[in-house]
Amino acid sequence: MKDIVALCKRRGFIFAASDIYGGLNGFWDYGPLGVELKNNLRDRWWKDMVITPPIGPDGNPIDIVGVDSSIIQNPRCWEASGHVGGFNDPMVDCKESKKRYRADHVVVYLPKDGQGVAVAFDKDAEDDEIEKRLKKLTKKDVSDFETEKLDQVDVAKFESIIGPDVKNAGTLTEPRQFNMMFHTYVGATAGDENKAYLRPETCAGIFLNFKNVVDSSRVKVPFGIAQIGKAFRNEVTPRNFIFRSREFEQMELEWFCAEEDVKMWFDFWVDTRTKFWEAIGIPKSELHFLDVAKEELAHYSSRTIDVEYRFPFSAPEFDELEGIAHRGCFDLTQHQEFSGQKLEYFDQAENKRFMPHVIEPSTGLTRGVLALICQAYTVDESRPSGVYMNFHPSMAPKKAAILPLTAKDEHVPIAQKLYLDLREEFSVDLDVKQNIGKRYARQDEIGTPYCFTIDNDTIADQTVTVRDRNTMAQERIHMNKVKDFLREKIYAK
RNA sequence: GCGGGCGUAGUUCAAUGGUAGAACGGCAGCCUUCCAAGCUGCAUAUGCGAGUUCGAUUCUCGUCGCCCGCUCCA
Repeated sequence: MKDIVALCKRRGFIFAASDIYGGLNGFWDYGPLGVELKNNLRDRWWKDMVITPPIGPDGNPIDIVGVDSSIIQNPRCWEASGHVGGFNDPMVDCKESKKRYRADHVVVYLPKDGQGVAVAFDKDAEDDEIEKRLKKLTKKDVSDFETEKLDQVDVAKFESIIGPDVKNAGTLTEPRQFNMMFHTYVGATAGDENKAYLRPETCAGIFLNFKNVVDSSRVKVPFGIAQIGKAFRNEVTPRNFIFRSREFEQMELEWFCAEEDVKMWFDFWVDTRTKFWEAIGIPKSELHFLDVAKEELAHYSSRTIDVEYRFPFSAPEFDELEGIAHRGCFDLTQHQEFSGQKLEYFDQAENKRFMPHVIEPSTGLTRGVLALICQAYTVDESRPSGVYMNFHPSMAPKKAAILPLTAKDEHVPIAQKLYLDLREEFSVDLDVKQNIGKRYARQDEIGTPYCFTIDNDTIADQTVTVRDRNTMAQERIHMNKVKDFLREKIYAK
C-alpha cells in the first residue's frame, strides 16, 4: 500500500490536501492524472446509468434520469433521514483501560440495596463469567443486583461503577454523542436558528426531488434517478489512503419500483453492477458479495449486499466498494411526514396511489478510483520501471503516447501532427525528450496502454509502431488506422 | 477521540548538539533508428511552531501529518 501511495504522489494521481501546510487528515486532492482517472470512472457510470441504461429483466429498456442537488439542504431534511438527533450512539471511554464502549452495549449490575459499587459488563459477557467477577469484586451474588444498560444509568452513579475491563470504580467518562455531520451556518450570523449541514450522503437530494422529477419528466414507476456528487462525513478515524476520507464522492442510483417487484429488481441491480466492475477491469475474483447480516443493517434497510473489493490493506479479506440496499419506502415516507407534502406515486394505468419501494446501488466514486489503482498496480522486476499500471484502456488517464524515435530528423513534426489529431478525441501525451526506453518506462508507470512510435519507416510508408504496455510487443499499423485502433481498444465491451 | 510507533530532497534511505549524503525520479545537454530510466551537469530536504543551548535536524513541549491497535464507519 505504501508503494501505491508513493507512486500516486510521484506521478501526480493523488496528493494530500493542503500538502504545503502539512496536510489535513481525511482530505485528498486529485492531481493531473488522478482527475482524469476519476472522471473516466464517473463518466462511465453516468453513461451506463443515465445515457445508456441497461435493458431490464423483461427485455425492455429502463428509464433513468439524473439530478445534481445542492450539498446544503434544509436541515429538517436530516431530521427526517435520521441523521440529526436520532441514532448515533453515545460512547463512553474508560480512563484506565483506554477502551471505548457504546453505552448501549454495556450492561451495569447495580446493587439492589444501593450500597457499594456497581459492576459493568459487555453485553455479550457469559453468565458464569459475570457471576465470578461479581463475587470477586463485591462478594455478592448475582441475585443482589439489578441490571440496566449504561445509557440508561444516571451519570451521577458513574463514580461507583467498575468498568468492564478494570478493577476500580469511577473510570468511565459520561456518555458523549458523536455526530458524523459537518455543520455550518447559512447567512452572516452563527446561531442555532440558521445551522445547516453538509450532506453526509447524496441520496437525500434524490428523494427531495422525487416529486419534482415525477411531475416534470414523464417518468413512470419503475424508473431511476441518478446522482454523482460530494458527500461529507466527519469520520472519527480516516484511514487507508482515500478509502475512508472525510470528503468523498458518491455515485448513487435510487431505483423506484413497486413493492412486489423488489426481489426481481434487487437481483437485477446486483448483477448489473457486478458486470460494471468487470467491464472496467476489476475481475470477479477480487470482488466479494456480502449479504449484510440483519443486525448489522442500517435502520432503513431490510436487505443490503455490499460489493466488496480485496484492497491491499484488507487482503486477504475485502472491504466495501459499493452497497446495494433495499431501502423500502423509508425515505419517501419520512420526507412526506416531515415536509407535509404528499410523495405518493399515482399509477394512471392501475388507478392507484402507492409509495414506491427503493433499491439503491450506492457506489463510492473515490473508493472506485482506489480499487482501480490497486488493481492496476503490477510489479514487474523485468522492466526498467519495475512496476506498471495495468489500467483497462477505457479507464487509463492517458490513452496513448506519441513518441518520435529520436528528437532529431523528421520524426518530431510527424509526431506532432499525429498528436494534434489524436487529442481531438483522446487524452494523449507527446513525449520527445530522452531515449525511447526511458519514455516507454515513464508511460508504463502512469498506465498508458499504447505508445505510437514514429521512425524512418514512417516517413517512407506512413506506418507507426504500436507498443503494447502489458506485453511490450510491437506491431506496425498505418497512421490512418491509429484512431480506429484506439477506439476499438477503448470502447471494447 | 484514546494508546503505541514514526516524521531528513518528488520517492526510498543514510548521517550529525557545530545546519546534511546517496540512489531513483525531475530538468538541461549529450548519445540513441525501438525497452539505453546509458553518459555529463543542474536544482531540490531535516513537517510546522515554541523552549533549553553560544549553537537544535538531533534534546523537551505543542501542533500537523503518517503507520498499527481500539473506537467509529448511520
